Amino acid sequence: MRLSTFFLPTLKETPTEAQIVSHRLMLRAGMIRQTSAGIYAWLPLGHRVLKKIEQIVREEQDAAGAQELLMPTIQSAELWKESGRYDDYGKEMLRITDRHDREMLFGPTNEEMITDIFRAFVKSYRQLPLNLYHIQWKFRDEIRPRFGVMRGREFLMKDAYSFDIDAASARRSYQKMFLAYLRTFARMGLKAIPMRADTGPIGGDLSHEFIILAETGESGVFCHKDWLTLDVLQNAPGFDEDLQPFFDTYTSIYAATDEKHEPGNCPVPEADLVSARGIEVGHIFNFGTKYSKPMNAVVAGPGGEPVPVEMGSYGIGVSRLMGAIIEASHDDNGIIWPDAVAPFNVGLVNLKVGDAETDRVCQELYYKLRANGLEVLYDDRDERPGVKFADMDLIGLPWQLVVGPRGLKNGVVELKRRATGEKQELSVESALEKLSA
RNA sequence: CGGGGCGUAGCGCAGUCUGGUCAGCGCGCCAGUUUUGGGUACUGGAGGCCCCCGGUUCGAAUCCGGGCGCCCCGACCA
Repeated sequence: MRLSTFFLPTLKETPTEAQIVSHRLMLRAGMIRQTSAGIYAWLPLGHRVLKKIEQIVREEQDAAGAQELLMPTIQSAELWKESGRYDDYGKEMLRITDRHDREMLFGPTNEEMITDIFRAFVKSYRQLPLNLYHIQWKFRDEIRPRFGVMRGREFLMKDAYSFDIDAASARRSYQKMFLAYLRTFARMGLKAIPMRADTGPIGGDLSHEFIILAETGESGVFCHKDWLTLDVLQNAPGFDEDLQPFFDTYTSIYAATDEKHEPGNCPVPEADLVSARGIEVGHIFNFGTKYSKPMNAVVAGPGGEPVPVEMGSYGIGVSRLMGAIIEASHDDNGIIWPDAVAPFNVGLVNLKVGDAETDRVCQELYYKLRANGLEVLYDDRDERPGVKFADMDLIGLPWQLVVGPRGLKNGVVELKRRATGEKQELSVESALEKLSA
């Protein structure tokens, strides 16, 4: 993509409404545009990152054996009356009526709908276990949306739902998602700590929140200091192996949100306890038959008897993750994208547009890098070098490849790693080689 | 939902108390000159229902009434 034609409205100054760093940087980097409280349009740069995050989530869900489908955002109130949540959900649920005065709602989550789909088609324990997920926009009419996309009213969420014949099988489904979540966040360069959490209005008895430690987080959290240095995937098993030992290991190291933490009754000595703030990027629940019973999601068991299925639900805040990643990875100059979610791999900077040799080398690099499978943002604008460097740092692409007449005179271009600031001068060939490795 | 703040050009703001001389500044944008390896300098230019509605007044961005929107703190919440 050529920056001269790419829609990238970067800002020098920060809009006043943005208080936390991820929100400020997303606005300044031209990634989002607020349209009303807690509702955002995703501009091309932000959209690219959103798609990257979504794709990683999808790949790990698929790897764990979940199957993707897509449910509608507008739901009928009837299913919610059946489960009893139509009244429970309160004002956070956006309710609407259609032209025939039918009660509808913009879905805040999909337990009811997936249960309805399940019960329509699944009749035997032999069709279990089953895990279905989708990645879809949700709406929750938050009392107070804030922090940009971190607590939006409309947000993109991956929600998966598992169905099992009994509690033991449900536990295994839960453990698969537990592992998938650790893998997902690790791929994005994040350390997400699974913490015992309240199940909240959704109900159930087994629940973990996946928390990124960050000062701007909304939740107070407590964990053993070992978490700070732990590599969660060090001894990770495959999805088909016995997950119990792995699960036991990582749930035995203390970590809890403040709702679950009891200061007087904490197994961790005070010296080893870290008190921090965190951003919840995922939440997994096992809630047994909370929905299957009232909604009559029943299958035939091995003896032919009707068995209400054991269910779990598993959420990842896809749009929130973007904010969380920026909170975890930025500096004074801007965003530092982890490679896996960067909107482009390389920013190619032409320091002197119009200089024949510089243009030629840039052109060559632009084509060859892309031919090698890299996504390249080529800054071919007629701007001063300072502007280009500042914008490049702001949008945070992992690599900057800087080409100018001064270097070319000595046969070199400059390759800069955004994360470390480390720069090296290389020949065009070795720069290509290094980036394509 | 309690408390606080804000709404003037794309962004950041001044002006409001004390009504007229008030449509302003910086950045950005357009044209030109200049400069050329970390947001260059200069000249010229475009761009505004001063959030909306009503009132007071000879006269309202400014005063009064009523709305709407946005942000922050708290409580609440995946």
